[in-house]
Amino acid sequence: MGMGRPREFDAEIALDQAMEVFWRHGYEGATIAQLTEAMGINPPSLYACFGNKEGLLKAALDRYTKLRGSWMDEVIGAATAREVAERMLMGIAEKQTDPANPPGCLLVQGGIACGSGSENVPFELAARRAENEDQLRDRFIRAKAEGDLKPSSDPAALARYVLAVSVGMGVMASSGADREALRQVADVAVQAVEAQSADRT
Amino acid sequence: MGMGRPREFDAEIALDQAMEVFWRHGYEGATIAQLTEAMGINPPSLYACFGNKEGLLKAALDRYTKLRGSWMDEVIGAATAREVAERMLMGIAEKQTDPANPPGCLLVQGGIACGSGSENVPFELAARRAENEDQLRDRFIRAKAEGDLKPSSDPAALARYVLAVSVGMGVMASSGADREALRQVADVAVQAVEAQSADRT
DNA sequence: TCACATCTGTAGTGAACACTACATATCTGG
DNA sequence: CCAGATATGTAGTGTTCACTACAGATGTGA
Repeated sequence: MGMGRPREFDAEIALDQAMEVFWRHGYEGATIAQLTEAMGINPPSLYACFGNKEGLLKAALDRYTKLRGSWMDEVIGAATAREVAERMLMGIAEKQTDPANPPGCLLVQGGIACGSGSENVPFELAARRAENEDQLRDRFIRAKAEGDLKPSSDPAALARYVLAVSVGMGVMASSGADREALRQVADVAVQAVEAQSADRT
Repeated sequence: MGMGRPREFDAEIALDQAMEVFWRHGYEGATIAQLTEAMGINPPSLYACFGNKEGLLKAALDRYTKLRGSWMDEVIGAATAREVAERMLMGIAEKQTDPANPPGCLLVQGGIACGSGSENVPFELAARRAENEDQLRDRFIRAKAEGDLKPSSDPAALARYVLAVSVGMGVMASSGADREALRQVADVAVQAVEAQSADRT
């Protein structure tokens, strides 16, 4: 009972290429031909490794969130709620206009609305975005407990707000907004969080 | 030289149906079969009237923006920049969770990323969103001139910010956020505009 | 070296897609 | 009533899609 012929490609490198195709064209706009070409493999290898197109997307999403995990840790590691928001939104202004990647965010570009065979793709992306929202919310709950945020503040609403701005910035980036434009949006957005912060007297 | 056989369907009613399909499934996810069924016509009628699928989308977008025009006028008709933002974002919280329509905003759901034959669809949507941004910017420029906004404020950045929040709320609505959740986001978001408003002493 | 298991490349599969040819129907102007 | 013009319904067109059958290649364990 041997182990069979070993795989000739690196799954993670291939996923990076697939990620880029989904990012640029969306789930439905990306074709298997484009994906296999970018990945440098043939369709049977893709299906043997990832099951089907949706399985490939999920694997690419896993890799995407994993690559961004350490950055997100840095964000929630900031000392105050205000600084959390600033790191998050300023970092997003940078990342979403990084020429090394397609503009925008894969968790949005991947597919907000899909056709009748792929209804769960938007849900899949939403679930990943919700993870980030949960991290922010937990951090803001702590900030409120520490007296960093006002007693009247709503940590869940704040987290949802920061995520909404992030998503909006992503859409703008994908339609051509440059880094400076996004920075300005982030700058304004942070002021709402500041307004919820306790006076530092 | 007669005028030929008259059209048997109402183009505007048909457009309303097409709008809903694009809204729910996106440009690429919507099929001609779904569109014609929703519109109650056959493919030849669709192509005779709108040219092709992309022409139908543009016509639907025209109708969408036309239907929302009067509301946008109400928004920028508010007395202060702060109230403009509040009307805009609270109105969006309502509209994007109106059960009479698919959740979210057609100008986002229509297609943020598309495949290789439809690259200009995202640009088309972005151009329509930019119209709203321009209206807001002009209104905020006036607010600054009137002393309603601080001399240090940036009307263009504020307009871009309000639009970013709107878009982010749309994405959240499409992935299940309810009206109250969106209202909370709007409520927080307005505070950033308030922070840019001149002190009313 | 042989049986077995897994991967890879070639070359397709049926299905769904956007779009249309064509015959027929219904109008206007004369 | 007739000629020209446009709309409609039926029934397709070629293309592209996600996905796969199959044969050969390359590994492991006995």
